[in-house]
Amino acid sequence: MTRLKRADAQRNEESLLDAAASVFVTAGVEAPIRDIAAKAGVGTATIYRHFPTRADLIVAVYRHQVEALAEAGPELLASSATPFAALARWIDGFVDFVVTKQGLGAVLSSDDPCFDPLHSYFLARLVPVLTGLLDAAIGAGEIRSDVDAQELMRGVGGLCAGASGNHRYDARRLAGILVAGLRQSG
Amino acid sequence: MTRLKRADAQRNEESLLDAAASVFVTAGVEAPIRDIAAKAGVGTATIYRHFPTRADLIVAVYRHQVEALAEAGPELLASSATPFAALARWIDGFVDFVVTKQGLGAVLSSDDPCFDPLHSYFLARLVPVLTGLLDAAIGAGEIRSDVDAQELMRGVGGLCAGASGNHRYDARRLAGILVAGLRQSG
DNA sequence: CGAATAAACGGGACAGCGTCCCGTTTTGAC
DNA sequence: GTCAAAACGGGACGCTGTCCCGTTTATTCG
Repeated sequence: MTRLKRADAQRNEESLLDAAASVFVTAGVEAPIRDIAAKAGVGTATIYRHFPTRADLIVAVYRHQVEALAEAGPELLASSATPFAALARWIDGFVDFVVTKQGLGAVLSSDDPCFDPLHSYFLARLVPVLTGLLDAAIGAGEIRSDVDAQELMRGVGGLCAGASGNHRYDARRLAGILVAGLRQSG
Repeated sequence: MTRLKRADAQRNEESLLDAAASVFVTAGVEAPIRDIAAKAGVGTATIYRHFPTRADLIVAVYRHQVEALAEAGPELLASSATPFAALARWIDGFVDFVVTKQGLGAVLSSDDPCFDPLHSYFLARLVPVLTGLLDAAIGAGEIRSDVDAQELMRGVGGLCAGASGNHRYDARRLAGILVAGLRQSG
């Protein structure tokens, strides 16, 4: 087996996650690395060593919530009246998650290579879930069949991007309209 | 009347607009100021003097197309079979415009104060047009009546944000779905 | 036509940020 | 207790937006 991590390294990683979570709330997911390092009481190199890219850090901070979202898919499918209702509710949950994380929407719809690990993670974890929901709704004849889960996720992410300022902008409602647009007579 | 601009200043402004248009195409609307200045053969201060913020430069570069978009609203309304058809076609035009300008979508759904002049201009020029289209469609009973033009524009902008990479992502189709979601029975 | 003045210019100084290296400290095994 | 490896911290570097200042150029008026 591989060598265990040193105790101090593990402690630092936890401090870093706590600090990042805290800073993300107040300053968004694009807060300066230095701020996070300072809050955790470590040097900038340490954060860079534990989390090579900002995306890795974001992934680590929100892993639990993403997992919960992934698990919610099948559960909603089982507990909702129709697959379409499950889909709508899942999208609502996704929007709530993204919107409450300052700047996450923008990051999700950015194509900066720096965020590739984040995209990969979201895609790997959530696209299959959303695909399941879409397929069920398609199978039930509730929605059009030409929409790709990845495309829809990216679209909803984009919808959430400009939701920070309270410009009378309700991302959840818009996402609802988008989902409504999926309905079809066929 | 106010003093006329100096001839060289006017020439520089034109060079700057040409250079910016050219650089925007290849490097997106967030290309470094220095690159644009270099391409125009002027110093960085000159560009900064003519266009205090990046948003002002973007506005100047795309003014013609935005104007065209604004004028297209009433025309489409007059030439389309139904207000909803006009709305759908106008949104298509808007999406085409945004998508073909690298990074413009991201900028439109950003809330960086740096881009405020851009938001103001788009809002001032296009929101009334879109409101006209929406009102007509609402009046015809074709769509729901609780959607705000500004909100919709921002939403469509967000949809366009992640359209640069060819991640099998078709912003126009997604926007179409969103518009379809506006339809209603009542 | 030529000098004076105001406008405009160019390039560099400065600060903030991400990235990454290197001399130093800490840890854990023997 | 000793020592090699692992981890650390802070600073150097490069890139960017912002802005200032000494110089150049256009216009105007005698």
